[in-house]
Amino acid sequence: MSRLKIATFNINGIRARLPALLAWLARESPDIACLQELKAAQSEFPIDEIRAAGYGAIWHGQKSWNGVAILAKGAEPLEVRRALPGFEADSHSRYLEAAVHGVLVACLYLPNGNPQPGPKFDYKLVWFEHFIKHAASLFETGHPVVLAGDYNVVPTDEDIYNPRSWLKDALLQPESRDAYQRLLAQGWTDALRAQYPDERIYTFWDYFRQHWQKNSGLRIDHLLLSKALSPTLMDAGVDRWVRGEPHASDHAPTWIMLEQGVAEKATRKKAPAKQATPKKVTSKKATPSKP
DNA sequence: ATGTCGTCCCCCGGACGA
Repeated sequence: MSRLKIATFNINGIRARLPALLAWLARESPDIACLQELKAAQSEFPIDEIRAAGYGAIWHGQKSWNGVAILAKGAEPLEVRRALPGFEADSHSRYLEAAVHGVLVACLYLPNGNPQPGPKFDYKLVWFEHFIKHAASLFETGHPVVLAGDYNVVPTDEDIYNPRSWLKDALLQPESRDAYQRLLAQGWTDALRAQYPDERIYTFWDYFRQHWQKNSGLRIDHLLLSKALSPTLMDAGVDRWVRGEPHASDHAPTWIMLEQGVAEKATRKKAPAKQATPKKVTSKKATPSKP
C-alpha cells in the first residue's frame, strides 16, 4: 500500500507566485498538485523551475487570465483532455484532465460568475452544466477519479465565516449551490467535508478588509472523490501557512491523503471513522502544521 | 460602495477581473 497526497491550489499568477509555489512544493511535497489561475500564456509557464523541483507537469495557459496545470512528483501526467466534452469552444483555459500515479485527475477552475446577475453568471452556470455532465460519465466508469479545483462555490453557510455580506455574490447563489449539490448527488465525496463534518474549514481569504488577519474565510476549493477512492481517504487539510506568507495568493493549498490499496478491502463504509472524533481534535488537524 | 491584488497596455497609472 502506498500513500498519495493530492492538492489543489489557486496560485493567482504563477509568475508572481513562483517562489511561493516552490517553497510549498518543497515543504509539503504533494504527489499531485492541481493549479488554477496561472495568469500566464502557454509559453510563459515556468516549466524549468518546476522540473528542477522534481515535478513533471502539463498545463493549459492563457494570456492574462485563467490557466490550469497538473504537476506530479517524479512523473509525467498523461493528458486526457484540456476542454470539457461538448464545450471545446470555451475560450477560457479552465479545465485539464490527466492520468497519473494511478488516478484520473480533473483540474478545474470554475468561473467566478460575478457580477450577478449578468452574462458572467450565465457563463458560470453553463460551464457548470457541462462539467456536471462530464463528471457523470467519469463517475460511471468506476475508475479512481479526483475532481480537484477552485469551484467558486460556497456549498453551505457552514463554509463561510458569515454569509451576510456575500448574499448577492455569485459564490453563494442558490443556482451555484444547487449545481454543486447535483454534482455531489452523482455519488462524489466532498473529501474535506467528509473528513471534518462539523468544522469550519476555509481555503480562501480575500485581500479586502483584513479578512486573513480576522480569519474571515470561505471554503471554495474542493476535492471530490469517486466511489473507488472514497474509502481510501485517510486525511485532509489546508496548508494555511502558505496564505500567511508575504505576497501570498488569496487561496491556500487544500489537500487529501489517500491510501492506495485499501479500496478492495473497504467494501463496508467510508474508511476513516472521523465522525466520532471530538471537535477540538479535528479542528487542530484541519489546520495542520507540518514537521 | 468599498476594500486589494496581478496583469495588461505601454509608458507608470488606470482598466479589468477576481
